Amino acid sequence: MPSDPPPRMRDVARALGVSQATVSNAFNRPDQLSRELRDRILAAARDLGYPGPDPIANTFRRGRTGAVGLIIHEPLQYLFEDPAARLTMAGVARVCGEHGSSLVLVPRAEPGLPDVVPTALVDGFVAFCDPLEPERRELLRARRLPVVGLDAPVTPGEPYVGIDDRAAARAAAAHLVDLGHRRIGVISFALARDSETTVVSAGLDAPTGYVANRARLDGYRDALGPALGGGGRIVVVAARGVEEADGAAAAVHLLDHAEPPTAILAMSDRLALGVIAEATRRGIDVPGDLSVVGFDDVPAAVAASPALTTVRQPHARKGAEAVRMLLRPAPTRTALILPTEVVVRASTAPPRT
Amino acid sequence: MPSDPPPRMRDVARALGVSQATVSNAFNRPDQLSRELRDRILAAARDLGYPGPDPIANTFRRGRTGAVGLIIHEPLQYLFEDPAARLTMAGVARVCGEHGSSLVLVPRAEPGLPDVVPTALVDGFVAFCDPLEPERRELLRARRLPVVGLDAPVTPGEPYVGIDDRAAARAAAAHLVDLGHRRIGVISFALARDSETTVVSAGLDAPTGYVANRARLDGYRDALGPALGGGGRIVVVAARGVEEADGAAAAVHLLDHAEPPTAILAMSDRLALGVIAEATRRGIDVPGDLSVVGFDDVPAAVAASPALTTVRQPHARKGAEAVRMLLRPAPTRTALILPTEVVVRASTAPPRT
DNA sequence: GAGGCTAACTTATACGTATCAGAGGACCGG
DNA sequence: CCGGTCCTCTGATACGTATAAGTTAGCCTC
Repeated sequence: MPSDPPPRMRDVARALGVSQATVSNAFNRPDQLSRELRDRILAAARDLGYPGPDPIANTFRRGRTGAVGLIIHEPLQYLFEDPAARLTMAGVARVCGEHGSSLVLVPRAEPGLPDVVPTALVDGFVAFCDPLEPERRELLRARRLPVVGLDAPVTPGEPYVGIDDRAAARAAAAHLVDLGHRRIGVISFALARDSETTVVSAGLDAPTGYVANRARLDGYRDALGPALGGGGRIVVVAARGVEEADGAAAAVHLLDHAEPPTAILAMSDRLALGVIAEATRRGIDVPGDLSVVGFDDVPAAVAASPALTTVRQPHARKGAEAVRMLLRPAPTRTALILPTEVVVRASTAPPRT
Repeated sequence: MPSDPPPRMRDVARALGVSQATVSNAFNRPDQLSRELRDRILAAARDLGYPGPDPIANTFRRGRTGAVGLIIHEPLQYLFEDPAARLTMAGVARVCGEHGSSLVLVPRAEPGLPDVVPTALVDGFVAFCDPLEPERRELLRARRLPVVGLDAPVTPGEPYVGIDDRAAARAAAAHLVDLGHRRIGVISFALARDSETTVVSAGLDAPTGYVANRARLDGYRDALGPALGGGGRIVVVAARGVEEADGAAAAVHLLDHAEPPTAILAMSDRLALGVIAEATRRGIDVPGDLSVVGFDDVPAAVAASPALTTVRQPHARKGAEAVRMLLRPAPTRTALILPTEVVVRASTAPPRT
């Protein structure tokens, strides 16, 4: 037996002989009718099985959804799998919850399926992509909704929450320089989409479309360039992906060299942990024979052996502030840059002489 | 300068001297008009900066949102923080992504804020709660939307995806019995909301509103009851929360006893890891002096030292199947029970004689 | 050349609600 | 007794779209 359609507001109104407007007021503006009638209406609504004002029609009429959208570049599950993303999302989710806003995770455009960005039912977006693909950026702009970038602005000059990637990377590199390292390997994220693990011939000057990537390479150069002016050597390898295995694969390119680096700077803890794994596999002592520096200060960094020296950034706060910025009545137009800090642990030491 | 409102479909229609319906068809039903006119309309739309059919109005007209809702009992960020929840959510997210559905995380009702369940813009819900609070269940029912439970049905008899908690718990307990343990401690989840860590006087028969909790206690009893018929002792402690610290706190109640248990069954790996931490703190050797069994087989279980013996359940698949069930054209009315498996690692051994 | 068919549009309507502008009565002060 | 004010409630309208039903012209067939 197919259940008959749920009653509408007008049905409730008719049942009581009042106007639909009054029923609406009973639900939304108690001050617009007598308490007595209001109680009668709500009771009748309950008796009739009226589900309350239809959410879609309500949203349509009001023009507001009460939801925050989140756009990513990776498959949706990445948000629950990647340790750094998780921390950030926890911050995002917390503030959404506190505001009573739904959090709408918008899947990336799967081949064959239409992109959801043009149709997502949200009042604004947090864009957790670096950078947003141009087509999506266009779709996003068309929505004319407020957008706050996470880690990078959607378009230069637009509001975002992030860190000073360049300064953070500079500090990480400076730590190695201070320890006395002169042959240094850098493992960066992929410089372009769908690229394989590869030694980057252009080194730290390699062009890339990724904002944070670019800034971190600059930061490494800031510290390494002057220090290595005379001798030393820097080799940059772009990893294929973001996982530990990708870091290990990248490390292979560095460690197979006749004169391998005495230290490796990785752009994430996951990559760095992969490096440590690869080194361990080869019987290379960390930090005795090889120093390793990560980026993010993910929970696994402390737990690793040796505990990972890394750059701490306030992931959860980053996510939280992005949502706050988005939800602010008068949307901010400026960037919010959060502090970072080099956390020295057990994976770095002076090079063996 | 405030940007003027975006053009509407009718504006595009007027600009070209065609009807609004034709513009709609240009976007949705290409076969309803000549290719030539269609191209002209789409070009004009682009030129005018028309964002495309308004998502809210579109949803209103069509009556479908294209989104899957997810309801939880805990604060929203729990989904990104708890290891088991994360695994499950990854499965949920993956299937949503594959279907091109948005995933709407619905916050719990914060005091002072209205519950979002009555107004969430979704086509159906996955209820990741055990059990759903009665008020919310009522709100949910009022929506008349399809619902699939995760771990437990929203209402007995309704569709859900889960495991055979009783059999799984029975197997875990049987493992300890087989090893020869007769003094066994059980650390269960809280038996009621907002309760403190407490020794449960009713033991394995303690009443609780949580479905999985009940089933697992039953499972433990299935295996422990007969085996301990003669002697032995079972003490049940209900933990305060779900975190490692809560497991450690519960362990205190068990280990402070004059004749402490030789083995502990915890209802989650997190609780179990807390037990191991507490044991280590006291210099109690695991598994020499104390065997510990968890539940979930979370990533940290293998990584722990000693590696944790636990009950593996297919978290990601659970989440994936729940969404599949929800999205199926003809919603299933039956439960889907996924297999579990006791994974014996290094945290269990025969009791010291 | 009439009848019928199709392609290509248009007209009209409905989706369910919130809210603005009033209507009508009660009540009050003068 | 009259004008005004407040309190309740009603009528009408608009939100932006998708789509069923209708119209017109062109073409084909016999």
